[in-house]
Amino acid sequence: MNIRDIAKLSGYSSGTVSRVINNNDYVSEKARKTIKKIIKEYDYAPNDVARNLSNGKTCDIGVVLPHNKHPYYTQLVDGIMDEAFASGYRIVLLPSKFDSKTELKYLNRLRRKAYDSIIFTSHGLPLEKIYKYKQYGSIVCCQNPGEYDIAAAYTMRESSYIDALNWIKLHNFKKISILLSRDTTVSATAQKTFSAYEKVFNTAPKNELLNTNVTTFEDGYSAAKQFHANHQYPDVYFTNGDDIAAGVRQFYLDNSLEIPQLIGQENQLSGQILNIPTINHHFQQVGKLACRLAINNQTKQLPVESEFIFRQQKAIEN
Amino acid sequence: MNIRDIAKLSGYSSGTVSRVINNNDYVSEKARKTIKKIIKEYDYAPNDVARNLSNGKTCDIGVVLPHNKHPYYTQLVDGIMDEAFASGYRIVLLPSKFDSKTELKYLNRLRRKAYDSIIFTSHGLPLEKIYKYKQYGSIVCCQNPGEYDIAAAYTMRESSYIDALNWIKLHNFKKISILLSRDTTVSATAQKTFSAYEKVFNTAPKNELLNTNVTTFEDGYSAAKQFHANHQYPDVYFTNGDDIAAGVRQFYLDNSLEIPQLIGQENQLSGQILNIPTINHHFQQVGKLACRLAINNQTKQLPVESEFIFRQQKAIEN
DNA sequence: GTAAATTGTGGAACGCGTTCCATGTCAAGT
DNA sequence: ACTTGACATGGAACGCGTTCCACAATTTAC
Repeated sequence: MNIRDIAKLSGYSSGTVSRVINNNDYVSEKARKTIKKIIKEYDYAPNDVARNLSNGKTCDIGVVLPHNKHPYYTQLVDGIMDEAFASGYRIVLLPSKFDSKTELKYLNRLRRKAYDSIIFTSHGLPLEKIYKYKQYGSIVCCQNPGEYDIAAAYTMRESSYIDALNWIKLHNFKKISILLSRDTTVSATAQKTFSAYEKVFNTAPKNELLNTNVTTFEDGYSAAKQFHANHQYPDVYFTNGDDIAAGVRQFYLDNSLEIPQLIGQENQLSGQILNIPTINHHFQQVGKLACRLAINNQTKQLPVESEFIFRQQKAIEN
Repeated sequence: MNIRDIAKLSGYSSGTVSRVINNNDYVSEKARKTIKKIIKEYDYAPNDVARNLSNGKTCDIGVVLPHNKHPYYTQLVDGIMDEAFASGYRIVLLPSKFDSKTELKYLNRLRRKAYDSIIFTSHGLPLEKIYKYKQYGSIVCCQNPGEYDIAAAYTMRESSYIDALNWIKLHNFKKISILLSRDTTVSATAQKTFSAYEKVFNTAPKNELLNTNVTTFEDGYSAAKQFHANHQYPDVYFTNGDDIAAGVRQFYLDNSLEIPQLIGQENQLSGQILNIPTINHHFQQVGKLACRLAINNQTKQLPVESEFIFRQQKAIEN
């Protein structure tokens, strides 16, 4: 059952049926009624794919994300979803698992008009390569694209990092451990952490107090454990998430050691419960802005400021 | 630039070009080479929408979910995403915000062939209504569809609830508070909680120790506060999530009151940190199964057993 | 050597909705 | 009475890839 069948059955042409379906002008009341009756009678529903083909757009936005387990992605997706819903767009989840080949596959799907636009919540592919696909549709990144003329909404982490590190400096902590989720060679966030550190302390972070690939509670726990095994005793941990900081804390608790100062990120529940100072990144807001850029096909860059939230860690812990 | 342009430019027909693109049989090496060269030269990429139209399927699965903020949904989506990715399907997020009209809109999109199938992670619409749309595509629910012949993957909560409540009974707790996320009139989970309660205690839960619409840390906090304001003093809280239990705990901490026994759900980080007994629902596994049902268009029902995980709450808390 | 099978290719038809252009009708305007 | 413009509708063309059928050219088989 297609639009031409309805046309025949109602005695009108497909054009008129289309006009009725889309509530266009210039259709007589009589035609409208007759056609609507037939549509109902034969339980006809227009094919969305054909419609998309004809209209040359899908109202679908592809969202590339490595996984959905981390609050960065979850919140981002939630923000994107909200905005897309409000504008009548739909979002298609494109899991990348941090694989560049997969990301390229998705860019090619944009090229093949499967999506109107694509949002990278994170990307392994170099921006140079991504940039080449701009001609095929609107592309938005959630990281600072630097010199590249690519649309982006992203968190401005540095000033909040500087705030946090200044706080550390002010309180005279000396052995500063930094737990990163990814290496500085691949992660802009890690780079920002380093540059902030250098701005505040005029020196690079100490290698022996550094750890990468730390992303979960468990990772935080093992990182702390490892430091102690290596006879390194940080007095403050600058971590990539409250959950991680909570993991670090757990190690000290389990070993009846005094809990060092912790700094988390992302204002997660764990940090709220344990009163860990944190850095709030407003990811949901970033998602919203990214989605808006995607929909309007604007090549703007919209930084969103993060903020250091101080909390007094409790002196006595369970 | 479309397939016919490539056909003309290469001196072959569109059929042959199509065969080259899809790596079909019966194409001479010469034709393959020539056509591939032209495709490359003109940077041609076949249109996915046209392809979908022609093939009569999109390889898209719509996933209806109220929001992406709760671990139930996040984990479910993650499981679905994994499975879809492995099978070459894509998932389209369909935010419902618990609104039946919106859900209906999505069912109609299934009817209009926008998706091959649709998964309801939760539904406000009565199953009767959903059932009617089965003819238009594969539909999968993540809740027990009871008598309806609808595909479903869902958690079997009752036996774990009975385990937890039996534990409560065994340890002689008397004032049992139940914090639910939604009302029994709409929520199957709430109903399961009630029926488990009745099976264990041979009586209904006490109304004055009951609270609904409790879904977050903050909600747990206020629920506990409210009980105390009403001079109700539960000695155990059976809650809908570890985060909620953590919120309850916080109220007692803040007021220097002895922390009652807590029982959480969903094995969240907060519960792990605070050693709150919990119920693990294996949502990711449910998501996987649901997605598989959707892809294979099977009308099976796959229950997944939950399990009560006991943990010794620490006596002294910070 | 001829029938049968294999390989290669063209092209129309199909999937299906939208839109533009042509044509026609009728009432308002002058 | 005649033009103009609003209203109404048909129908072809378009968006674009896939597939089936027909036909031709080779091979293989006996």
